[in-house]
Amino acid sequence: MTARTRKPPTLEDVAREARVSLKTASRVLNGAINVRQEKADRVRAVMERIGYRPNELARSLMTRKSSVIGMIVANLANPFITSVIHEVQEVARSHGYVAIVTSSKGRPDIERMEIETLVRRRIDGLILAPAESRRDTITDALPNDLPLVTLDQLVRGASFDSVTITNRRSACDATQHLLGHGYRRIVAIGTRPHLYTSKERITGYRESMRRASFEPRVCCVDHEDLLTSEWFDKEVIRGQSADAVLSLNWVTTLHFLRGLDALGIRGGRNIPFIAFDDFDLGDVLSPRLTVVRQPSELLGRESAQLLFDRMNGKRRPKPDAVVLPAGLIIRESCGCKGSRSSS
Amino acid sequence: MTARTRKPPTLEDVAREARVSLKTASRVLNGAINVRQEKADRVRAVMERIGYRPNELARSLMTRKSSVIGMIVANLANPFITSVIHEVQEVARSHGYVAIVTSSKGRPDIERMEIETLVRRRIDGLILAPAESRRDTITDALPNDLPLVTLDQLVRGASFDSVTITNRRSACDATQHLLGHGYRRIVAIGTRPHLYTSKERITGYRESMRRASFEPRVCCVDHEDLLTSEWFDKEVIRGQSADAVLSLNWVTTLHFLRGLDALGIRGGRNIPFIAFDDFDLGDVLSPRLTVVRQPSELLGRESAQLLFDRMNGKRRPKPDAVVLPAGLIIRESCGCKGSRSSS
DNA sequence: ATGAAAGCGCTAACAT
DNA sequence: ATGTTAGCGCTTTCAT
Repeated sequence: MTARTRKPPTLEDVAREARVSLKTASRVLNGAINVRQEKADRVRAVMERIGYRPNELARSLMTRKSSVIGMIVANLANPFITSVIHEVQEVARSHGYVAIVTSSKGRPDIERMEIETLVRRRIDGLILAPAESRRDTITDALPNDLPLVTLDQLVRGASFDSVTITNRRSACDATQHLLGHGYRRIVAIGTRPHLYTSKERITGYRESMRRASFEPRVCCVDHEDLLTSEWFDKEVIRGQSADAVLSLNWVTTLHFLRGLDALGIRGGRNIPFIAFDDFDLGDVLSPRLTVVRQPSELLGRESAQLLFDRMNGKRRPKPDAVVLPAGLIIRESCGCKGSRSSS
Repeated sequence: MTARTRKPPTLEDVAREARVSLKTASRVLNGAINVRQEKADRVRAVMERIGYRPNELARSLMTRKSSVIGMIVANLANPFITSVIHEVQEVARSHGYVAIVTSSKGRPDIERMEIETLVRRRIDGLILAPAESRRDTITDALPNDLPLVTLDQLVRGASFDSVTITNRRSACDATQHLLGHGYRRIVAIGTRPHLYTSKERITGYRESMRRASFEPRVCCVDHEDLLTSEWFDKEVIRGQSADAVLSLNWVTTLHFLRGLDALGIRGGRNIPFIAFDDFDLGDVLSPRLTVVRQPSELLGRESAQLLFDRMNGKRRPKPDAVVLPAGLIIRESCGCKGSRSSS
């Protein structure tokens, strides 16, 4: 065993060294005003000298407030989510909180376990990007008084705050844009069609197609592993004779572009193409990706702010359902003429 | 205030309801064997019924073990780091731990504050991707007995474990590969040249150039904001008449490709090009990116494993310095003929 | 196998 | 302005 040299100093050690009572030391620690300057200085000097670090665990136990929020996401690899996390952490830090971020891998069973460990650690609030759109899988695992904000996926009939984007509307806009280019056999591709976001985006797509009197063509798989180049070739390209594609999420786009590439097809060039979610190099890809860009920073800030408001009782009892706009970033892959100089 | 309806049940509540002593309930909770089956079942039934959740905070206070590790990274947006985090969390979870991951933004002052908050929360170990390569900024803020593993940046003269990659060697290989294509005015570009990783990579690059009797050309800036297209044009392209480029890190590559694009130049096509760190679409980009790929999953697993070994006293007292190989993924941007079918 | 008492390091409530 | 006494929810002696 690594012998921890000695126990770290406690507030009692500080008090003894500074010849004040424990409570006075505590007051100094918490910046209380009613302490004589002289004693306060003495206490602070001792703290500095012996390297005192307050034990946040002990404090939390007493105050019933851990100063920790939890955040559960589906997939850490998605840069969209990374950006959300970053903003959440900024807000958390500004409130003196830290965030424990874990991943559910999109699986409700893992999500449940993650919730359990977070609850045991007595988090003060939770930001959850649900693995499913079902309410009971979440509420069952949660103390009913834990402030909760859901993100991305909307959980219907839920009694907690949510932050989502204009899924339907943005899918509508994207489809319309492709229709405007004259494409008619536009195929929507994606994963996990039963998810709220998928359903909404598909609905938006369908609306646009119907309005234009074209037949909607939706190709979805249950798991991303099924997004092989063979599948794209057979189901999308040939099966639907696609003349344009709308990709409903990040992971689909990733596999789609790789799959096409393996087939010797250039996404966006040979097949016009709009995707939900941007990529780090989406603006440099050839052709540049036209995407529906989720306002990830805003999503992070809004959801965290909502959570802290709720934790501080600053909101109406009624849950808030914030919907943020996701805008179409028109570049080239949709068929628009880009401004790329040479090639 | 949101009135938390009622205090969550404690082990004492469980014990009372199950008509056993507090200690017996505790034994059941911790899976001790010396409890009569009948009582154990009763206790478990009560726990289930009243929705008891052990308070990890209280347990931690007593056991002096928080079951939390900290992880501080420079930049959450870098997909390489995301992948490391994911693996660290997997290892942590397998040990019954959670990880609190925070970002230093590459700034030592923020790093220091983050260390402080983590120490106050009594983390049992820390995985740190240092913002700088200086030892004292780290050790000053840290209890000297806290198990620590550094990642990515090596801190010289340090007495803790580290996990790094073959920076010098990989830079050497990458440069050699470009030289093999016949380029001689190869320019190494990057940020923060004083960092360990930068220095090592630059050294590797210089070695290769010298060995081939070509003049090394290094263009670095102190902050990524200075990586403008004007800078690339003036300093790299024209200033050095570069006929090939070696990008020393992810953020540089990102700005480089965008900058070139703004100049109407295709990275990899017009300017042959190898980069440290891969991109999500690096294999689909035209031309496909030739990269030095850091074994991020392995880095995550190794560093976490090292940390837990250290925490459990399973290592020799001497600090370990693990060096993992980063391999060259040869695609097209270096000038190699790709296998892309059409274009 | 079981329980009573002490205590982890801090803050809350009530003194003074 | 300062100190005293409890006690947060658990685990750890040390009895029995």
